[in-house]
Amino acid sequence: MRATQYYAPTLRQAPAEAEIPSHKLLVRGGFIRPLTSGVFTYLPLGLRVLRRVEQVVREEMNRAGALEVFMAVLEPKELWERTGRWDSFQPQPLRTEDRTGRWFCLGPTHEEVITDLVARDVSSYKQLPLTLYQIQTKFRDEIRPRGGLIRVKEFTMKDAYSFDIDEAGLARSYQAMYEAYVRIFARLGLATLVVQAEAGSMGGSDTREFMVLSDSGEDTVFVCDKCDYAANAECATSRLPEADSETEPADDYQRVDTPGATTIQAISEMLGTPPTKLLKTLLYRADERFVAALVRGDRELNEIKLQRATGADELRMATAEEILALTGAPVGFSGPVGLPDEVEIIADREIEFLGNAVVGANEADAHLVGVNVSRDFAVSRYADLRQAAAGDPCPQCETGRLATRRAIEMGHIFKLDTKYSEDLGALYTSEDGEQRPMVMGCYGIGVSRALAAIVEEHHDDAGIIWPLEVAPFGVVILLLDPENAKLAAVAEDLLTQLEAAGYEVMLDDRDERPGVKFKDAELIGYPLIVVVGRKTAESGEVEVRRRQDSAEEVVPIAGAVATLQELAEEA
RNA sequence: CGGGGCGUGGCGCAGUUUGGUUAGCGCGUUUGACUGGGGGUCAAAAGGUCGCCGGUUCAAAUCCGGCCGCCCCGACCA
Repeated sequence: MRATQYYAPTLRQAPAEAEIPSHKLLVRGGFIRPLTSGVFTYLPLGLRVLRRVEQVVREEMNRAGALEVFMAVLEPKELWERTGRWDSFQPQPLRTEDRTGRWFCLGPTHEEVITDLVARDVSSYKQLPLTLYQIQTKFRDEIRPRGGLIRVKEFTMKDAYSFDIDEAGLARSYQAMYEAYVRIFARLGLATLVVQAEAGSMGGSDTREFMVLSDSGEDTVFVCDKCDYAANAECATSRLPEADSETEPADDYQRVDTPGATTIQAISEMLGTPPTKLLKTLLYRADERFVAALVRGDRELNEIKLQRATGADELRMATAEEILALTGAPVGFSGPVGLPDEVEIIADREIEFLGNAVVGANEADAHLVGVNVSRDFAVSRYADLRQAAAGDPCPQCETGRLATRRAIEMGHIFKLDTKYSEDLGALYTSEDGEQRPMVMGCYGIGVSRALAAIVEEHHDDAGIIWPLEVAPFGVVILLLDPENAKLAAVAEDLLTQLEAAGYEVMLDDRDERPGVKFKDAELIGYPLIVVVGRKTAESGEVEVRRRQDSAEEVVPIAGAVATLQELAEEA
């Protein structure tokens, strides 16, 4: 390819709206252009990278035994009603209506379509296991797009679905996908951390996310400094403390006046009690009922965990009016002692070890001190409710401490079990003649997001540094003086030779100053740079340079291809 | 949706507080010349509904009201 015949508009300055490196560089380098919030156009360079990432994913999925299909973007409402997700999927899918008034959604995911497909065509255990995947445009009405390609409303995703006869089969399919993912991310040049996570809108278990650590990421993960424990903040936990043996139970709890002390900090200061000896009582509305969630005073409640513990579809904090009606006290003085029976008390496991605690008195401007679990109030059940915090002891090993990192979620694998196969009738006849629901797994990769993650991980002040595997062109030839016919001929010849050697090559034959060409080459991030310039005219030599580390060799023209190959292989 | 910021030639910005000539600057673009190893120089030129609608005023980029769009922080996810 020749630059004079290409469309790669580079920008000297980043658009004002871009903040993270990948967003700035992908726009500056002429890979993408914004259309509207959360929607981008891919220019020729960007499309090339996207296709190369897709190809890596495709090859590894195929190698793992998965079969590619291509499903429709339009998904009929009736299908989604069968799984109950037409109304419950969050954020609500983008919807559209045809001229007869029939509703569709623009597919945010394809469990319904694939399960319906397989339900129709697969009926015997002999046809299983089966893993199908597609690489396709997904639409999600994101509440807030952000970070260039990190979070958008329309994006390319690889989604795969496995169908097995039983749990053991699912475990094998799942493992195959896990291993495929490891290979995919390695080839893409992404160092990933596999973390425990939640399944979100899809529902499921054994959820693992493949995370790329990056300050530009929107997820927080907790990692242990001693062992391999790693978990998304939404489900990370910490080791439980030893029983509080030094605290002898008080004879009875006492009521104390705490005028105006509605916060943990205020009570702590007023009573001279550390927050770890306080007990936070948080009232929530869980569907049609109320629950009181108890966590230690120094802890934050993790609402995802509470929602999971309650099994509620909708969970929200109780309003001030509801709290007053339930407890008889304003916000800030709720406590577990003397709550109405209809309020279920769910306590974080950590507070089981708390003796002589301070709690709200369910009375304005008063707290109770010396309160003890079981003796003074009944916990209906214990669950892991607390938000992990940096510095917490690791739940998995003896001595480790947790630290937080920012991360980009690149892939997500989880077990769906039989939810969708039951709802959509994906049954098979087993060897012993029984009808059973297929056991499913689900596996996603954010293909377009991978562009952002790769750039986040592979760039410097000058621009992008594409790994050879995904580079839009592996090599750029910089013809520094295109007016010089001799040099132009050398460059043309190199172009032919390199293409014959299997490289995709860009020849920068524009009538631009050398400086412009160097800057653009570095911004765009070609992994290998061949310079045809003054040295070529003087001594018949060209420079072969590697973008990632600026390693450079000056060699006779005839040796250029071999030298370039060496540099590529060492990379 | 809550909070914050921003909208002025293609890109980045100044001007708005305190209304007042013909709306500026850098980059980019076009033409010509020079130049040809790190975004070069000189000369000339094109390119603007100052986000939109309405209001105030002799006069609005500037003041007032409404709306739209974009970005950042929070709840959602590949």
